Amino acid sequence: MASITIIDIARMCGVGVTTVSRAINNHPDISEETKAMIMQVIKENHYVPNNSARNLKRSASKTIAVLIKGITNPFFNRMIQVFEKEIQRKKYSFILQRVDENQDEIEVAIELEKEKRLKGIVFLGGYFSHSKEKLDQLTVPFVLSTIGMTPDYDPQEYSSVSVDDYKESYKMVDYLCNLGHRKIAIITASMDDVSIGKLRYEGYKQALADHGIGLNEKLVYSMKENIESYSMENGYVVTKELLESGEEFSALFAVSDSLAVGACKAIFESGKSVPGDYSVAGFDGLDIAYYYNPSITTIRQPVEEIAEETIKILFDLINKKITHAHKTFPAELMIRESTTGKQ
Amino acid sequence: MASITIIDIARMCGVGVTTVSRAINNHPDISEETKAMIMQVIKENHYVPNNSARNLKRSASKTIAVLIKGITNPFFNRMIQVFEKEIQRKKYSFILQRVDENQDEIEVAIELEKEKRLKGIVFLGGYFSHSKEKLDQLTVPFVLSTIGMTPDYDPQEYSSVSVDDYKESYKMVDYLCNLGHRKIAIITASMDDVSIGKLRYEGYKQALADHGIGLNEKLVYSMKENIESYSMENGYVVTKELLESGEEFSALFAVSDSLAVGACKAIFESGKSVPGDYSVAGFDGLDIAYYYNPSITTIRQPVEEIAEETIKILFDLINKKITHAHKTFPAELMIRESTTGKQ
DNA sequence: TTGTACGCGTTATCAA
DNA sequence: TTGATAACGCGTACAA
Repeated sequence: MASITIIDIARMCGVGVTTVSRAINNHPDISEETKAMIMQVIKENHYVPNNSARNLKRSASKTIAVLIKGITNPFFNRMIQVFEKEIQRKKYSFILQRVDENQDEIEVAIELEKEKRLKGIVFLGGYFSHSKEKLDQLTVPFVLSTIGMTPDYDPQEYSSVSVDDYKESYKMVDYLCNLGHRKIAIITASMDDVSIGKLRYEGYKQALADHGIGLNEKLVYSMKENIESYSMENGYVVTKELLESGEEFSALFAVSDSLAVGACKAIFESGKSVPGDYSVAGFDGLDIAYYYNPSITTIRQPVEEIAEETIKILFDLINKKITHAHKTFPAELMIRESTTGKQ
Repeated sequence: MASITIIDIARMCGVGVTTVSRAINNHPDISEETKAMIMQVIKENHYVPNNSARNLKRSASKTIAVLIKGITNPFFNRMIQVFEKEIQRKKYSFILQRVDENQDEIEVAIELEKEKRLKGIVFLGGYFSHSKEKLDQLTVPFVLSTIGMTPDYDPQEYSSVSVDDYKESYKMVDYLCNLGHRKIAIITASMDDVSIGKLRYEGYKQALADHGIGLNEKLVYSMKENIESYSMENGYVVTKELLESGEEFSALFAVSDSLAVGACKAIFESGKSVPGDYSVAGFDGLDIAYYYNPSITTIRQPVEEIAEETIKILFDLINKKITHAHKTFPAELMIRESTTGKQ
């Protein structure tokens, strides 16, 4: 079922393909009447240009791709909206590309860059541990947004926007300590994780240390690997285990709000209450942390600002105003109902 | 910065482009050694084939696209996972394409079909009200998954998988009535909505009627148009309004779980309780309905089955085993803590 | 088993 | 303002 092409349209209109191309792409060098006539014929015959051919021929296109690892993460929802809005405001088009958990985002990016003649790339989620050699294959500017980075990276090699996960995590645990809690459990990423999970765990450790509290490894739990990471279910299952361990604790810090929700559920099911028996704290500032009952104390990341700054830096990069940039935003401790003082 | 092409590789290897192409695409007609040698050179030089050129040349590719309207909807998360798994199992590749709220999914589909030489399409979310003429421009099989359809459509023209939103909604309201509730408020889609929101509203009306309860329009609320639809915030804002109206009611049926969560929050903030003062029911069967406190009575859609059947039908279509099919799954009333009998 | 040459549908160059 | 034609990078008859 041979599809209709630009040549067919040209024939039908009795003009050359160039003219048709001009009509399609709003080129200036074409008279209004021929253009109108051509557009009419195109509409009548439902002609749709083939994007592969366009991309192949085009030397450059005004498009930005956002590569996102873990698209199910509600934390990204708002960010995506902002990205789209900002990118459209710059008259660029916007491609959202999902990257599978066990897929290499750089490879996807390289492929996409060639295929779509990208102008820039935003990486969202996951963590970054690619060789410099690989990174160098990316010939367009890119920005890492809310992504954990291995510290041995040369900051000159990339740009990033995020909160200081270490510091903010410290802030939360410090707050819990100041409330009088000394037995504070944590649900964090797996121990070999090198991303934000790790950073948040480090903040936890440091805060404890600064309050003269020794690390009790029996209160340190990692998410289950076989359950979706950072999910409510994961928080639920892990907290059940924690409760059943019999190890005493008065507060629980989950490194994401979803985990915290699952944790609360597990506590309720054991017949205990939040914050009466256990204080529970989350991280991220998702809507659900506010709407949950009790509302959950959390660290609210300034999602809009992060997203806006990401795009700003990306365009500065594109316009060669800068060669790289790193921006960290302060996050806000939202004290809500799920945490209370310990007598 | 001219990118490296297949010709460069051919030159470097001292072979023809055909041979390189064969190496890349695992063609049989090539000796193991030359293939290994070529792959080596490719790796060393970081050669990545240009997808646009490939798609342009290829007459057909084994790929399925899933077009999703409202990617932020957590209800789709699980479905996407199943889609991906099933599609990979068939040795097809999988493209997830987001469609903007005010974008025409059919146009996106037509473009994508040409660009990627698709074998089939799944439409997810939104509602369908396109002219037959437009639908006919789609030359590959497609399936509508959990999508509301204007009833005046010829069922011979398309395929679909979903639950019976009317019946399931009826089931919920019937249950509430049997609990003794007679003043049942509803939060539904806007009145000019023609999708599932409408169907669920119709089920509500019918159930009331069958219980001899007249429709009180002061208890019928639509989501706010200027807030993300089906969101917690929307449920919260609308319920606040409902509570402030002073109109008496004992149960509230929100047509999505997220709305129900927001509704609960509004009720708590007014100093009332769930289900003590008001019973609250949702729809969809999201995780959060289970994890919320109180856990929320809902209609659980069999997400996995729906997704699996969608793919099954799509492949039957592709293999010309059938010309169209419609499947509706029964959903399950999950009775939980948020609803209770009315004295 | 390997290589040459053409065509996929479009846009850019250049001449008319 | 228009049109012929050469790329864009790849896959594949067909020939060797």
